[in-house]
Amino acid sequence: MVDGHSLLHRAFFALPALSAPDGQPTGAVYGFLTMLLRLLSDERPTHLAVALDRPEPTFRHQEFQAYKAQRAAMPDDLRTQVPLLRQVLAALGVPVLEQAGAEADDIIGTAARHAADAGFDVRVVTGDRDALQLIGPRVQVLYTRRGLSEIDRMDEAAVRARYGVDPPLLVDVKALVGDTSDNYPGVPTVGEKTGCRLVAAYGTVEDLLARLDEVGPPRVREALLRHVDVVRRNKRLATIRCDVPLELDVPALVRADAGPDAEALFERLGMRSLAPRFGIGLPRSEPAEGAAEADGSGEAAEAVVDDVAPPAEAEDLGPASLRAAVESHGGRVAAAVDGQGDDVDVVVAVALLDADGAARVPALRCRGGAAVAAAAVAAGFLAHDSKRFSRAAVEAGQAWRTPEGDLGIAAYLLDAERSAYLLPDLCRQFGVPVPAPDDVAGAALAVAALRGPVEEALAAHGLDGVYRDLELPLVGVLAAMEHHGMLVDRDALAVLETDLAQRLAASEAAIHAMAEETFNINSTQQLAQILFGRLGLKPPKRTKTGYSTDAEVLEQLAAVHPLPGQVLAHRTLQKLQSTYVQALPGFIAADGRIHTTLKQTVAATGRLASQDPNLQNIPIREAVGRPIRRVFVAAPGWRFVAADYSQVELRVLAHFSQDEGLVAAFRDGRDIHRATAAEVFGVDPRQVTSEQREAAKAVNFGVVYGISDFGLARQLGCPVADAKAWIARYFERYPGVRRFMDASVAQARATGGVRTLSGRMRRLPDIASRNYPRRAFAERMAMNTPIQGSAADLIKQAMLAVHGELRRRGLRAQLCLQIHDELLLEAPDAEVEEAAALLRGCMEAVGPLSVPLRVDVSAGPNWLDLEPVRPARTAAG
DNA sequence: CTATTCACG
DNA sequence: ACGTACGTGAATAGT
Repeated sequence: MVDGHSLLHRAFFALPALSAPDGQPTGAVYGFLTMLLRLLSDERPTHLAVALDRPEPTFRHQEFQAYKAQRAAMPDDLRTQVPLLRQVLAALGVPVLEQAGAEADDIIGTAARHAADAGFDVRVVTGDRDALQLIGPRVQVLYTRRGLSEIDRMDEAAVRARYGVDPPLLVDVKALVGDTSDNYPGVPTVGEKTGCRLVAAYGTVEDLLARLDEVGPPRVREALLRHVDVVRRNKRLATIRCDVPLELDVPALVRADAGPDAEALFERLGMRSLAPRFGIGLPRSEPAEGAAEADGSGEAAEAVVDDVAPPAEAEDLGPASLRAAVESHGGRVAAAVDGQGDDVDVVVAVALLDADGAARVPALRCRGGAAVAAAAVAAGFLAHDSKRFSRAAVEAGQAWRTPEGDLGIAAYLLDAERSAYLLPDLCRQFGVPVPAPDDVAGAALAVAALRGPVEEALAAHGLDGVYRDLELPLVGVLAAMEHHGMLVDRDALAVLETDLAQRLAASEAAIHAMAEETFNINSTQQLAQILFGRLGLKPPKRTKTGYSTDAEVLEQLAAVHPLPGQVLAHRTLQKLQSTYVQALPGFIAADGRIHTTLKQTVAATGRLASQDPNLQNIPIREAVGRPIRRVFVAAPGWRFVAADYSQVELRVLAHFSQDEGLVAAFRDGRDIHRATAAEVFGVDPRQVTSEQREAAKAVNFGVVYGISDFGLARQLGCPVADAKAWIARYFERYPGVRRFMDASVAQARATGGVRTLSGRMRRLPDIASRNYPRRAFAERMAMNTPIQGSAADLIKQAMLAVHGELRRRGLRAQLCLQIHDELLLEAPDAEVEEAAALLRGCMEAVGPLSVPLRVDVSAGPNWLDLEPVRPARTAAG
């Protein structure tokens, strides 16, 4: 039993504005259908129905005006998709239940009861929490969260665990608490916790009201007394009716054959890839065939995809045989690799591809590790994690080659916030047979089968450009950077370790002496006990689990006692020792170098991430940590060349906002923080004090983050009122910036997400949340992501240019690291000057942006001691 | 496994 | 009245 309107609504806000070729918005329908496919595959229902609301008013409208207003507030682009959904369901032969005067909720309640009484196991699928009241021995609710991406399976035990009451009593909880998303308030002072506690103790609200005099605390009792009518009304509104007069024949709720017009309809809607997954126009040779045959039930037209495909027949080959097979075939492969951790050398499988991308030759299982991977890359390849193959090819000395596709990257571009993009999940997402675990050959076939639907989805979302022109070419560059690595001076690390160990011992002794007790300084709990118990200091703030002892707290306490300041110093040393000095030696490879992993699908904004170890957070800001940079050294006869963008995010902001003042400041090459200070504090730029410049700098950062007066005040340690006034003044002086911020939030609301310069997209489903903190967070992301993400686009573009130009000129210089707005390169002494000019040229040339980009370049023998490299004078001056 | 803390841009 | 700057990775303690 699927709540059609609930899922359609969720899908609308989860998917950015997708539309058919003729412009008809289709995102909600598309999302609904992929959800339906997932349900058919995961649940394999014998019977199925989708319940829909009718436009006619229901008893809830007659009872409550606000309810009506809420229901009417449906965005136009969603409203037009309701008839479309009806049309698609009819074409697919999916039974629809609807009735004038009844909401989908009530129809589902009634139908679920009928079905359960008739002995069926019922699953109610909805994003509406009210449905939890329907749960019983034979009824479970599959509750969708985070748009449609997650499903909570709720049964009686789950409800009791979560709410502490039986499912039928949830209406009583809601009667007390109200529902702000459905626009009716509850009893003041009674929130979810109190509501659940009262119902658990007294039962229904009728029982509760009958024993009102026993209820405590008095505040709650009095509030209940004053709002008896509200409680009674809410219960009527929240109760799902299970007795709607409904002509219902549960055994008849089975999917009929798809109608003759189904194929044309999917074509018209630009959803061709979905048609075969519903068994429409399915040619006998499609990949889904294997699944249908394995099923053995003769239901080839069913939309059901096997969870586990049978292992493909695979033949073991070595690299030479693979090369021969690829050559005789015309030379393109889909490749999958399986191995433990980062060991590429275990099993590789490839499927040979036809010109149209179909896997025609069953997967070949190939042994020979890196050599096989390199052979696959040479052939032209498509993979789930293509960097593993690129890296093998680089290590084999092969030229840089861009993969034809990378499914992990594609899935990331489609939804950048997922925690992982595992192949089996992608198979389920796109309705492709899921290979069995350890079936590498099956994985290669799955990779081949996924290409079509994935590329179609990318194109539908306007992501094909960033995929093809930015992310895929970058794979080879990252592989080369990882392979090159950074040379580390072990002896220098050992010296640092000894030095830090001494200083740590001294600070530990001092702290224990001050506390007159030995304790684990690294334990926040034990430290809190010392500070707020033994020493009797006043705790300034709390964490979820106890008293906070973070740096802000310790700085405050340092004014009244010497111990907190010593703990701060201890923490600094401890951090440097454990995270860097002691950890780095374990990452040094046989070549004496550290090879970080650069992750392309982690940061939701499009930035790269560095892992194992993280080389993007090596200390630089504080003097104590800085010497750690000196252990990263250029090889003898080589030097590091570093280039970083000056104020790239504010330049991106100037470009997007077209704010006159901001654009002019950058075109004139002004000190941007000084210029902002002059504007905000109303003084001559030459009169700006260093304090004013620091405050303006914080304002500029704040603007990029999606500013709040509270956040700015906390950063500056100033009154919130001051921060508020400066922000107001900033937006007065830079009106274009405010217009851009408003437009970004509006775009998120209208389309469900925001985009960067390259077209990269970030979905922001919470932009429509009724929960203020969630919505506010989404609004700040809507402001920040286009800026941070576009800066990431620009430096990725620069990396392609730099790497390509180095290779084109036959230089030996090599990129080794990217730190968000900075590129680090290692170059032979003789190439340093050319490399410096090349870096500056490539990095300044990306765009186009309506303000100039400025790059500072420096060079030196290690990562700390870098001297500026002056820009070469050009003919133009 | 989660929470807290702190290193970076 | 609420809760509040954006994006990460890693170490440690404690469950």
